[in-house]
Amino acid sequence: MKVEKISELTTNRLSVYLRCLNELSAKGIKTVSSDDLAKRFHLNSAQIRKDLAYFGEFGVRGVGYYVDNLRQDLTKILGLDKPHNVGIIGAGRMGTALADYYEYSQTNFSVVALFDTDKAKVGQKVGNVKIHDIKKFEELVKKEEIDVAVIAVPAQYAQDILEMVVKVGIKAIMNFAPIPLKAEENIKIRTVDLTISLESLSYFLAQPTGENGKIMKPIAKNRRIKKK
Amino acid sequence: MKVEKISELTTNRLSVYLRCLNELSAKGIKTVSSDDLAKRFHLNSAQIRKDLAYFGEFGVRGVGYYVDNLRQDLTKILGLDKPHNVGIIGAGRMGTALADYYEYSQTNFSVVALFDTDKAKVGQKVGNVKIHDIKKFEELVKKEEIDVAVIAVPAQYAQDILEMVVKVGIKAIMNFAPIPLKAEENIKIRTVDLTISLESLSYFLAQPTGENGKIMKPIAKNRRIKKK
DNA sequence: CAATACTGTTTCAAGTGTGAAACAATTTTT
DNA sequence: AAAAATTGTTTCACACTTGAAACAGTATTG
Repeated sequence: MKVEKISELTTNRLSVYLRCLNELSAKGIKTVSSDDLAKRFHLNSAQIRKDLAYFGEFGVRGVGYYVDNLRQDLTKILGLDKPHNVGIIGAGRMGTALADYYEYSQTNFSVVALFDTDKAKVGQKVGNVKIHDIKKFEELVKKEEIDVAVIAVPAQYAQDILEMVVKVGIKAIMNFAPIPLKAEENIKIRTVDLTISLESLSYFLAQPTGENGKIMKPIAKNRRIKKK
Repeated sequence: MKVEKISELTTNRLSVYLRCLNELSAKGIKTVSSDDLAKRFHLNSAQIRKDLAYFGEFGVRGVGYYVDNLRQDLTKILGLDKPHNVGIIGAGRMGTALADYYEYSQTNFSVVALFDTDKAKVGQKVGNVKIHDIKKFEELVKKEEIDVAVIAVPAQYAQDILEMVVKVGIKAIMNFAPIPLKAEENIKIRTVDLTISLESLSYFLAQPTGENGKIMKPIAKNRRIKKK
């Protein structure tokens, strides 16, 4: 087993493997080889073995992996055996949508509070989740044991909110504001930028494509700015 | 100017640059150098110039870039000068949240239709967007000139939906189902997997961290499965 | 005209990720 | 006991991205 740094790509794949195993388990399949797993879900068997090897020896040579055992192992590695409490900052469209979405997806993540500055929103509820004044953030983080923050505020406030969140001791943050945020090294930020995603699709549509479907080349040269 | 393939990372950055320029423009700033831009938004000036160079010469040596000109150029490169019509498949929590979110974000993407199989939902509206029977997908794609599809259905249906979408001629797809989808090369799929994002945060929280904040090493070895 | 500023472009080194291949070790099957 | 299956592990080649450095070319400034 290696003891080096684990790439985020590796842990992302663990997430995928876990889901595949859950599916297999639901089908009543007890054991699976890396080859089998790779073929079923369009993965790479060597990569599966390599990824798992970072964390220990989970398989049985000559047999493969016991589905339920590996599920448990991955669940533990990913920290999904313990519940997490999520606070969402920004009770706008994005924030409330996320609250709604996560509340009803059966995971070990519970949305326990929404926060906003808008007095009109404070006190209201989204599903079972109450909207609090952002001033009470620290208080509620402690009371509700929030360990994950979701930032869903307009871009211009996002960095300030991040700093507030970090100051209170939160280490894991999901950012939906369309702006890259900066924090110390021991803070983990995942930014999901729906605007970039859409714009990248737009770019794709705007480009001329060749027979093979590949984007061929950008627009013409000699587009010079005239002197004013 | 180069005429090679453009990496998605490059076009993602173009998206970011455009936003930065919009901000500068709003502040009334007329010109900006790559260095200036890099410092303001924590980017890399060499990278900015390199990225732009793929598409032409937009700057003025000795001066920098004219903010509004470059905005227009990037807008055009990204295909954001033309409107796009979006159809969202799956009127569940995710689908309706996205419809709501995109409807009120001022972009050139308009959500023109939602689709679902649930008869109870068909005919209802989310904001100004009507929910249609999925059987009418092809018809509406033509009528409403939908060129971007958003897949927001449960994982097990996602691949089938994708194939239906592709068959109708849609080339740009955003996938929110937590499963990687496969399509031909000339189809562009962007998957946004909120589950993986959260689970990656969970992994981070579960790991022991050293003084430097770096994740130190995985769990212990010698976790062998006993023979049954 | 000279100095300055800044882009456009190339080159290089470093780091990272991927996929294939190979093979010893171990277990099951025959 | 031999054959087959499959993991755990290493190694290698390839591709991609980044960031730095260097420098010619072009515009502005003094």
